[in-house]
Amino acid sequence: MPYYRKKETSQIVEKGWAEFVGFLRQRGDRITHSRYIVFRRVLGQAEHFRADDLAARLISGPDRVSRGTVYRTLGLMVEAGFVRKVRGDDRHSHYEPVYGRGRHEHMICNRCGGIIEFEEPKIEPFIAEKCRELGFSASGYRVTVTGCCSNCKKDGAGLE
Amino acid sequence: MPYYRKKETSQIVEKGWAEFVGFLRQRGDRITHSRYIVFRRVLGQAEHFRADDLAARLISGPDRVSRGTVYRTLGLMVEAGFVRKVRGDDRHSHYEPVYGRGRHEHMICNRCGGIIEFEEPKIEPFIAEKCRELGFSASGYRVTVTGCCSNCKKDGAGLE
DNA sequence: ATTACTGCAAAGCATTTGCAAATGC
DNA sequence: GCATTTGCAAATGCTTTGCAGTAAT
Repeated sequence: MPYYRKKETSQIVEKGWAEFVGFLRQRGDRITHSRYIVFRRVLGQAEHFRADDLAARLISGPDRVSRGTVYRTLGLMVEAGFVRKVRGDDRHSHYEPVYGRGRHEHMICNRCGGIIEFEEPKIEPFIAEKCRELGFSASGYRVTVTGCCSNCKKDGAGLE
Repeated sequence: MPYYRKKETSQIVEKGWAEFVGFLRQRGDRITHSRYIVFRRVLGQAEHFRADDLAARLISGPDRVSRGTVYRTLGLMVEAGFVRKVRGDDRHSHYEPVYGRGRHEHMICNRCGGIIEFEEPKIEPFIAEKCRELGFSASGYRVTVTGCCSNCKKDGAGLE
């Protein structure tokens, strides 16, 4: 990854961290080194990640953070709106950073497990309208398409 | 529930069962009493249910089926397209019957946990188009809106 | 000084699995 | 009869939790 790219990412992370600090202060929670480590690492994720993977990596990193703390911090970050849970179809918790990233939806390949992101802004108005109609205050929404990606269609034979 | 209603439901279940039998035969799998019990019970569910709840109920029913079998049969039913997994945000598996029911989406209230179903057929074409564009063969899709339902807005004070 | 947080390791718990007995074909 | 299923119970493995020590305020 070119240096300038890294710099950009890093700036976003710092900005986010400042907001997270605000969130924690407001709740009377403490600003700790461990939380900083987890926060950086999470926002640095380019894509979806598994909580247990993240924990495993952080446990053996130079700035080690324990499993429990990783999970606890992840919970805080969800509450603060920096990440969201995604696709709980299997036994693991999946998350993805949402801070500083555009809205997008997901296609999940049942064959290879890959996740493709796509944008479809035209959907949003329909959802907003339905919410109005039903008196529902939406905090967010998620569109997930399941099936088989183009790569897997190439090699594998069967359907689905 | 009035009798005629029950009769209708029951007819749908029987029709579905006939299809499921076809599905199993085709795979060389067997038609068993346990599978019938689980199948009936699942299609009879009016709404979403938790796999572990269902298992617990079936274990202590008059036609008892073991936990393992419930999970295994549920898996078959997903493969056959009679049910789908829904909202895996917590630690439990949630399912809902889809056979004989119209396509619909979900709103999930973060306050009371309630699930509201709604229909929005206008979304489908956009998804189909995206799939074409990306060479993705969709087997299905899911739209989930999260937030706070009108009921909860009434009593509770806070946001979200 | 207080009080919250962390690391650790043990506990939880829904789901999966191995195996002997039962059952469908 | 033979192969698949079932029930059982134990194993799995991600996540949560209790506790004593540590760090933030």
